[in-house]
Amino acid sequence: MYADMLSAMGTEPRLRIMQLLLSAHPEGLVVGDIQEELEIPNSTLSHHLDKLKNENLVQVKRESTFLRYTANTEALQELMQFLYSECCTRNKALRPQDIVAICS
Amino acid sequence: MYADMLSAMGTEPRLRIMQLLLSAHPEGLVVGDIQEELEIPNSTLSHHLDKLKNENLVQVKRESTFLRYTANTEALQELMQFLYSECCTRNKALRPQDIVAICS
DNA sequence: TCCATATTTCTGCAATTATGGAAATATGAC
DNA sequence: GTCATATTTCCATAATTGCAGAAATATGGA
Repeated sequence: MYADMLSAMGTEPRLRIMQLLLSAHPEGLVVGDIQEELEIPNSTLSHHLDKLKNENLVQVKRESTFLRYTANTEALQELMQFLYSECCTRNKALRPQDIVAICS
Repeated sequence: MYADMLSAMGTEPRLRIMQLLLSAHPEGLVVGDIQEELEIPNSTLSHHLDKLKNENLVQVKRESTFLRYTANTEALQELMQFLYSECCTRNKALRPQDIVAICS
């Protein structure tokens, strides 16, 4: 459900986590790196990561002792497509060129 | 703040309100029409509209007894640009063409 | 003024969410 | 097995959010 995905990103700490993971894409980051960067207590961070994982916005992979989180670009793509569709295609409320300038 | 905008849309009733207002854009709808369409009790709907208004996602204008709400496309545009930038420009996590197909 | 309609505000309650310390678990090195 | 490190789970608490009935306010017409 898109509302749940939006809600999951609708908090400053979690939005920052997503931004950080996107900037580290596609390698992602292990929890400790995220913690050090964002200075969020470990249990709090773990809760946020869990929420993002539940909404499928991030993916996890264990690397021995570490857990490496990556942004789930497929889910983000779907969300963007949904928003784009609502704003620009289904109901021409916004012009595509006001959002992106591709056509490279 | 983008997190607050995402949060405001991160609820099923409010996301539906936004979709409805976008589909009625640019005329918008008066509260009674929204209520009839979405079947939300008036006080509950009023709270949702208030939240959307606080995050600048909708605009209101009085028409005698009625209040007409419209989607604030400028704010939506900014939000889409932000997400686009995070996903596609700043960090090339997603390819633009996976979200939009313009170049008409 | 009085009335009808539209919408919000007041109020309270229930449910959800955010937060973080402490304990538990997982993994690998020795 | 013991230890150190990484991360989560447990637990409690505070804060926010969602919801909706009832009362209040706004507007315009008779």
